[in-house]
Amino acid sequence: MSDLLERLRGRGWRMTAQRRVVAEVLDGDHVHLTADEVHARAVERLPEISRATVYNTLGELVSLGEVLEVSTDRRAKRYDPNAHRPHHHLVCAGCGAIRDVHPIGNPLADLPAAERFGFTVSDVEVTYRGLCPECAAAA
Amino acid sequence: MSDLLERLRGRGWRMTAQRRVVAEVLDGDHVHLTADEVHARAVERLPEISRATVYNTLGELVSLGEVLEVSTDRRAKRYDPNAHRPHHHLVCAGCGAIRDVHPIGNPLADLPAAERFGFTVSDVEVTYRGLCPECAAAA
DNA sequence: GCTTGACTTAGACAAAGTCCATTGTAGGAT
DNA sequence: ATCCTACAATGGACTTTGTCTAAGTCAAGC
Repeated sequence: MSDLLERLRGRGWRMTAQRRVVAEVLDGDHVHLTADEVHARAVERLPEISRATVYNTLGELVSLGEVLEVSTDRRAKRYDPNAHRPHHHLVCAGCGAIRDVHPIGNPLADLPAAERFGFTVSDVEVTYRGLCPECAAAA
Repeated sequence: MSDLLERLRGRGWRMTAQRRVVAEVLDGDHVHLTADEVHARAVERLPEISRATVYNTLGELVSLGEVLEVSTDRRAKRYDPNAHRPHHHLVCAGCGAIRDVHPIGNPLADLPAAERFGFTVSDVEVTYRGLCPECAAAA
């Protein structure tokens, strides 16, 4: 995590208390917080931080490639700090829990030229859906 | 399309002018309209139709499995009438154009048990991203 | 320890979607 | 053909998520 802060400083990022708190909140594995959740946790450490700053900072982290934007449902975007290891997502239809997953193979190679409509295809995003053990037991 | 209306009537759907217009607007291939676009086109045929009715009707069509909800960007949901042939989507990062595509293989089989975290995985959604010919030429 | 331009703030604003009380009507019953 | 009634439509208020702006604040270089 301090790696991240160092890297950002090296790129000319001005280090402020607000930015540090947002970066710290996003630390960890299988972390997929919404902007408002990030804000709520940031407020615990820095009560006067504003929503706009959280949105701005998240946007910057995404632009810098340090955080990924994920939208698994049609609600709020989620922010995934695991940006340096490519992965996809597995989402529980019941409770919304999200896990990072690593399928085998390369889905990009599975799209035949005839199905590309002349597009330059550069990226693919895979979302698996199902029920987590808890929600499956409750159903 | 009249197939669709027949099928819905058979399931006890009360047929109204509003529902008919919404279903008609959604007819075709590679159709991926937002709720507001559906509303705009419905208004051309039935000026007094309300936004709430369009939302309600789209929601019902989705519940009945006749239409798919697609969220390729973080903007509005899009509605895809091509619900009976499984497919994925190819989206232009420039202009937002969407095409239905059919990759080879079955991505569901590509998720090892060890990567399922005990989930019952039932569905997978694949979104390819790139540039359409027009946007690639403009870039 | 100044200065300055980048950063933060609060609140207004916007887009997408939901909710609800009221009004209207499709389709079966008579 | 007309009547009834449960289901559907309406419009407007409300919510959620996110963006924008003008004014104030502060990190970092000198």
